[in-house]
Amino acid sequence: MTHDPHLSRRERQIMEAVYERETATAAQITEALPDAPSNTAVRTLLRILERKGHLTHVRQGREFVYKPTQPRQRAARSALRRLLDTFFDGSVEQALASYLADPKSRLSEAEMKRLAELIEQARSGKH
Amino acid sequence: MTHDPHLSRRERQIMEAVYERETATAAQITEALPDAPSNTAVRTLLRILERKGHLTHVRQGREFVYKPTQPRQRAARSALRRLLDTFFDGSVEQALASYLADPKSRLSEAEMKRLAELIEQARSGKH
DNA sequence: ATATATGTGTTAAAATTTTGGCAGATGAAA
DNA sequence: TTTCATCTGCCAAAATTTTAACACATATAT
Repeated sequence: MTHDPHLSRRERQIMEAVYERETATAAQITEALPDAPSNTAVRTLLRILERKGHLTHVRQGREFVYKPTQPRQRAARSALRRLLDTFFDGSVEQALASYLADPKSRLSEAEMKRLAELIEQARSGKH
Repeated sequence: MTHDPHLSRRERQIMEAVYERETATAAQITEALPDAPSNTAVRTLLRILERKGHLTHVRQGREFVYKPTQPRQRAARSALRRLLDTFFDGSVEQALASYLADPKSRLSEAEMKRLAELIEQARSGKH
């Protein structure tokens, strides 16, 4: 998915969980995963991800609090770019169209307005 | 990937390749993957993905042409939704903002205009 | 201080994934 | 036809991933 193509299933799953909460302990991840293995297993994965350079930790009391080494925004951007490439020929336009057309989206008028504003800002920034 | 959380690394990689080209033979995928294993290995994966229900094939001459069972659009939407959840608190707004702010994006005025139009259309559709 | 509950690192077994060899099939070319 | 290159399906070895038991460490509360 999402970022690093060579992560294993569990590794990716855990990275995603970490990104969702910015920061995480083994216990939190174990709790977050719907199909979590033992807490020990999760800790092993965290250590592996750290060894591979995807996470760092800080000790807090006796717990390790992990966080991604790659800033969330950068990971987000490259994940988005990759998704656009895979499914939308690299086009935001296509992606946005698909999103807006999806009945599940149901954006409020206020949200749409903000989207419009975002784009206006970007346009004016161009000149 | 994107869609099904229980795909293995290779499986996902192959599914993505198939989605990118809508349809694919073993040879095409082998060619598309930067780190492809043997053609035989790819075919095995394709067969596994078919058994798991992610792909179907049609015979063409003596080749098998595979295509996803889940329509591209649906896969795209759920992948997008998942990415939004992971990195943008489920918010398109945040995602779009991040995308527009990314120097790598460099949208042309024409593209921006089309984006704006998309949103206007969606807004008017609301009423 | 000491007991206790809860951490961590090490290690190795179990499970899954990944790989390709080989036999037989199939279409194309001579 | 017959040959030949290339395809599929089967299978099992190799590699990786996933899991957790166990030993030791550390904070907290009594």
